[in-house]
Amino acid sequence: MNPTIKDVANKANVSIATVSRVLNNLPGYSEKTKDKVFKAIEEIGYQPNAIARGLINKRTHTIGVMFPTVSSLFSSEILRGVEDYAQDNGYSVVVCNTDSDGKRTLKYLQVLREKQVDGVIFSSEVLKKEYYQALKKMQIPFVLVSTESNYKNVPYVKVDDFKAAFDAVQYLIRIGHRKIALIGGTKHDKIAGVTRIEGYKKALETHGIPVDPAYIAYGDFLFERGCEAMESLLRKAPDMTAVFAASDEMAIAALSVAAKHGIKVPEDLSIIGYDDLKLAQMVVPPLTTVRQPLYDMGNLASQKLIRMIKTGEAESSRIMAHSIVERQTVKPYA
Amino acid sequence: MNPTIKDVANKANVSIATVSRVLNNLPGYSEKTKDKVFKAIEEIGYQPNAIARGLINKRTHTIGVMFPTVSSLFSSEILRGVEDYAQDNGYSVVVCNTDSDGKRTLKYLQVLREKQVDGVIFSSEVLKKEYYQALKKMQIPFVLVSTESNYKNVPYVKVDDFKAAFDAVQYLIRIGHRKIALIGGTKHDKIAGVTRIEGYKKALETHGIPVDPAYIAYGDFLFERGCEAMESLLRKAPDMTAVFAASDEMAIAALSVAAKHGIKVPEDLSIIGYDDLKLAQMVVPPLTTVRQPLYDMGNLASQKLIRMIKTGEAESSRIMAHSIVERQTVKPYA
DNA sequence: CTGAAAGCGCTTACAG
DNA sequence: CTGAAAGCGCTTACAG
Repeated sequence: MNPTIKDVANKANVSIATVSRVLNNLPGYSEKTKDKVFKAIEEIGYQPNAIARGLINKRTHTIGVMFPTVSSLFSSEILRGVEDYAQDNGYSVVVCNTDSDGKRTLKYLQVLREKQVDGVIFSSEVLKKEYYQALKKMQIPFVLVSTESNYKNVPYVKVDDFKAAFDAVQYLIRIGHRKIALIGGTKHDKIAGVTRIEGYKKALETHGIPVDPAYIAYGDFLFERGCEAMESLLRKAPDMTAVFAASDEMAIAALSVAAKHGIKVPEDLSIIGYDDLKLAQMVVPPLTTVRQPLYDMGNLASQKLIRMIKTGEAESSRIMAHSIVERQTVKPYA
Repeated sequence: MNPTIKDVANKANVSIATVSRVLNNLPGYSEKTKDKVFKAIEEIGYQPNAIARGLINKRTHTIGVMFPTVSSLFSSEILRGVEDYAQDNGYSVVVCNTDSDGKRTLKYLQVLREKQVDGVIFSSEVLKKEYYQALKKMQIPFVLVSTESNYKNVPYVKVDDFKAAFDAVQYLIRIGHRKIALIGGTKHDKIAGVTRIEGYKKALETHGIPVDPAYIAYGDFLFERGCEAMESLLRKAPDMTAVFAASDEMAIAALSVAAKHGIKVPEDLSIIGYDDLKLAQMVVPPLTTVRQPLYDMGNLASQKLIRMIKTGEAESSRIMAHSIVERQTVKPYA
């Protein structure tokens, strides 16, 4: 059995109340008492029991973080940001892999509630009404990262997806491309899917280029479907000179499919991605892409959440700056 | 305030003891009582408080998982395996990013202890004596994954690094390569570092090929240093026909550097990696590599840990099977 | 079948 | 400056 506060009280010949006071740095004891207590703690190797504390304080100092897939480079970068800030501020983080499954998400929310987490971060997915309601019932703060919602007082931290996609495509246009294809994300995804598609369309329109469905294919942000999308593009729009992929994984898929077909990037075809995963720098040629500051987004979300936990006050949302990282998969079209 | 067991007891007109019994599926109440209780629970939306339960049961149903870097593709694949099994068996997992830092690791161990986790999984690093002692003091089970130790009763789940490296190199030899270079991991790393280096050497020796230091360079398993190692190899051993990299990231670094120098893979140079990250299939050309079943390793570690928690009995270690996944970066040398 | 009571390891008024 | 006592939300003998 681990020693308890009682053991140190006995050892130090004081009451447990006094031990508790020195433990929590509250006022009300002499230097001498304090020393006695610390010595006793030292001697018996006492560690406070956070569970007992949590029961009384109604604070567990742990937060939950929900991802559709923790194992993606995308999620894990955010997770790292979340974890770093949390850890530095005395919070633990429990990870939840939802597999984008409603049942699993709800079940997780229940577990988090039972375990009395102090707050939750919800990442990369639409905050469905049931989720919102479950979260509301928990009566704890929550923040969204890499997604957003229309609910009041639910802060989110993300990039401006529309603008970022717009900028990527405009960048291609400005260096001479006009036959620009799109590998979009899921059409059902209101946040990362349609928004980026709209950004693409708007950029074309703004520059007087007609939107042609033949130049558009859809994936699900992941590699596999990205390959399929690229294959279909090659069939439907063989004369394209550039492609904007709504995720780095799909851009890399495009790169891979292009190579298979003997198409040289960027000589024959320019490719720009979206995310700036670590991956982007590793491929050949290094991928030009729209950068989202994933680590910082996670970090800030964590910061906002913890602030809300501590102050009980609402936090504002934050649109993070995106940027285009020029590497070697895009070249001007002459 | 969330409703408590007291509220449901009042609502149902029974004692809290009875409520507790039906909640925990213990014997000792009539069907009628059970119905009353469930109705009350339903009506007031009661959820048990796991913290209060934990205090009394000395079980929190949460485990801690420690990684040097949670955000690597490597760690996150293991994490996924751990999380999946844990979640399916009613356990939550708190992630700890140690940055390979002793202080941080020890601090985390203390936090985990205070939070009364039921067990911990320690991944991908040498289990230093201080760590072992801290873990021992916690008096909870722990298991190692992707690493090992000589301590008794500390089960580990990993691949046979020596054999896997040996097999990779022997594979190259069997298809005609003799000038085989190595990009090894950190020399200080007894587990993934020197073991794989030894496997490389042994394979050469076994086939009567002298080990030449000019064909060996070291990285730290990551991309950056992998690039540097490859550059130095290109200088020191320009006539090499194949390279074995002790991690996929370093293999991909080699791929990247080779491309920069106009060296064709696999025509001019064969490259084989180690890990089989998702990444390996995405690069061009797709990477031939030694597969470690990362997800399964995490899953099994989780399983063993939870079994130890439940039964209190020791578990055995497990060497997982590795395999060579042939893709397109290796070709026979004629 | 059911309830009163003790207790898990703490914190926090309250009293002195 | 210090301690006795109540209480956080549960579970579990014990008694009936």
